[in-house]
Amino acid sequence: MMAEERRLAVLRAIVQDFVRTNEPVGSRALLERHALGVSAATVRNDMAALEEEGLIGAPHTSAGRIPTDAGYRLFVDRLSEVKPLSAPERAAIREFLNGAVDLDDVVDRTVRLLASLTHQVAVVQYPSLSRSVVRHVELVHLGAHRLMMVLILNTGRVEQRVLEAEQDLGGDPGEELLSRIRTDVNAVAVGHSLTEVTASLDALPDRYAPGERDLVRAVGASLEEAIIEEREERVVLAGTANLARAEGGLGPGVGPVLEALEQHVVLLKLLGSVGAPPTVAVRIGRENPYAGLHATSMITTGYGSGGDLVGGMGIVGPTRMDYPGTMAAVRAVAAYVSRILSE
Amino acid sequence: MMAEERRLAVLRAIVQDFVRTNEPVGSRALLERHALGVSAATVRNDMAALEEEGLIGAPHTSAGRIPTDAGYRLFVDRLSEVKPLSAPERAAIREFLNGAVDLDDVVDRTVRLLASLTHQVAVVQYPSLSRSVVRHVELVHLGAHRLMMVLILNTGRVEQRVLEAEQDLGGDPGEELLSRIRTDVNAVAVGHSLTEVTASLDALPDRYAPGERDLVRAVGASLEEAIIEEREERVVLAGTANLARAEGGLGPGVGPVLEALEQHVVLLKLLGSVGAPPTVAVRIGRENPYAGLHATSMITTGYGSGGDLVGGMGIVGPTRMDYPGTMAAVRAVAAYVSRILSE
DNA sequence: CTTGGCACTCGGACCCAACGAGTGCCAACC
DNA sequence: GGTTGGCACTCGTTGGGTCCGAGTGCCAAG
Repeated sequence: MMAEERRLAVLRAIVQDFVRTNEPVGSRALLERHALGVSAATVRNDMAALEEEGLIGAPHTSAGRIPTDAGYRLFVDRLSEVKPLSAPERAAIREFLNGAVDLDDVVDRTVRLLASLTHQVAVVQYPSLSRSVVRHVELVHLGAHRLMMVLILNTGRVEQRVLEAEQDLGGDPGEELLSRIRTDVNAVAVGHSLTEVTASLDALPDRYAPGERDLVRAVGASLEEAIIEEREERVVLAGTANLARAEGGLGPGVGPVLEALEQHVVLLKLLGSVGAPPTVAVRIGRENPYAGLHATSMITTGYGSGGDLVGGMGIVGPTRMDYPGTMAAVRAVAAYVSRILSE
Repeated sequence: MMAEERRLAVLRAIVQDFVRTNEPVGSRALLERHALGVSAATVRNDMAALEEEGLIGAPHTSAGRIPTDAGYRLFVDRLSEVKPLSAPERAAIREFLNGAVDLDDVVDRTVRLLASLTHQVAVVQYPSLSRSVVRHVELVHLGAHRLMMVLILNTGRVEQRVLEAEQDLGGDPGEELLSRIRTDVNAVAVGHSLTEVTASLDALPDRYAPGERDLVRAVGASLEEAIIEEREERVVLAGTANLARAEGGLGPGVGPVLEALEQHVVLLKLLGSVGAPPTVAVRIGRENPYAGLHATSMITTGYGSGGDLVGGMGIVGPTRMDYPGTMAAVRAVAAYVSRILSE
């Protein structure tokens, strides 16, 4: 075995042992659990070299070594092969997710499933508006001068807005006007993403009588409002109690992590740039752009409906985690959710 | 001053000091901060009596005393007067909540506000379906054999269900049928709570032609489904990071508490029996029916729209908390939210 | 019933020594 | 050059021992 090669085998062994035991691993302990065919002294030399390269470190002089962020990074990139989930596991995932009755339920089940499969904090983004496609726009006459716009998307998500109108919408003339607007707006919007719709909506009022234009504009405006309201991008969490278990592994304690997890805007940003499964993104420790998460790693991926990505999901856990297993779980769950949403 | 009276004054002083300092309070330290007009020895006698009654305890022999659950209970019931919030505080609450644009935003702002006012974990229940009143039912024709029922409630909440139909709903005959069902269902349901609606719906299919009854029944069934689906009762949390601060105060650590907070069913149950503000309910330590929350106290109240209660809100924190201040904050927030929802 | 006094308890801080896991280095070996 | 056994060294952990002080409980006197 080449020396270089063995050094990496040592790193792999250190990562695996440390993840299992949560204790710094020394040269002797390592040899007991991994048959490397060399002596402890050789392993020590390799360790010194790995430390030189910044891949492992020692909490103090006479302790074993633990991987650094860079060490985990190398492990993830080159030393681990994904272990596919077992058939029963896959079956359990499918069965659990198939039980969902609506979109809320899908999201809810997904996040709980992820948390319990990985024993980490799970994060799932609601299907994002701006990437969704309009299925139907409904106008509901609520009172003399009020109407509600209901926006139905291909993900099953529903958004509503209440509008005030100048004119009285009661009676046949009102119904007739609403009906015309409804028809026109749907003609323009259905089948298009919300971002595409914006332009087409601007031309719409011209087709109406001057007295009616304000109402048409209001409907269009509220539709556009639904687009830019990124506030509506919601995330759901589960498994925060798993952080308590990991306590020791998180340097400054759970406080900063819990704080970061409450910043949904932050999470959305981190989930914003994801690829479709089987691609999963891994952010390790300080690679993470947010200080509160510097002691944690994130594993994220996207999910979609049809060919389009509509949201992200992933997990947050201590840097000391089972990367291959967790990556496989995240990937599998995202794949099944995508399949369900495509139906 | 009567002896009995003074004993309670001592208890009050112990609670206040312990809440402030998080350290067991001894007879000397207590006299330094509270002018009781008696000597340390007398205070010691009182403390012995209070301990006899189970109102305070000592972590170990030569330490000061800390209140027991029963001690806090007595404090809350008889020894504390609510301190109303300051005018600026009230103004800040109002201003912050008035900025909300829709129901989701109201709930979101409420829970964050509660968390930051009290420095505890805030819990807000979404306006509950079964207590809400139907404002409108809309049937939307989605495809040849599919339609969507949209249910709009007086709280602004919207529920939707997708239905499959036997007959082809396209074209004029389909539209006409949908229109008749829509009219009838609204006539029966609007203005009534969902629980009241159930009975009236059962009689509805008889008015229709045999071939149409299945569809009417399906619409009715999906409405009723929305009623019994208590799964849909959602709660929102904020401020879980505050638990990390309280760390020491929570005996077994934050783990069990985080776990309990993830059991939304549990939280819903605890929020289920609340009174309208200014009534606030306080559950202290082991008074709490769920073991995971035995080291915490909950302060809860209800909020409503018009005269009706539609949901609960409150906070969860360590038993060692500022009860008067927190109760005042919960009360004030619930009152403002109720006012906003009534508009 | 209150008060000052006093003996007593007990946890926390501090120090010290022994232990042992683990390292780094070196000289010898293949 | 890479590998190995040996060995001195480092340093955190553990356990014992002492000291200190906060705080108590009790008692006899006011």
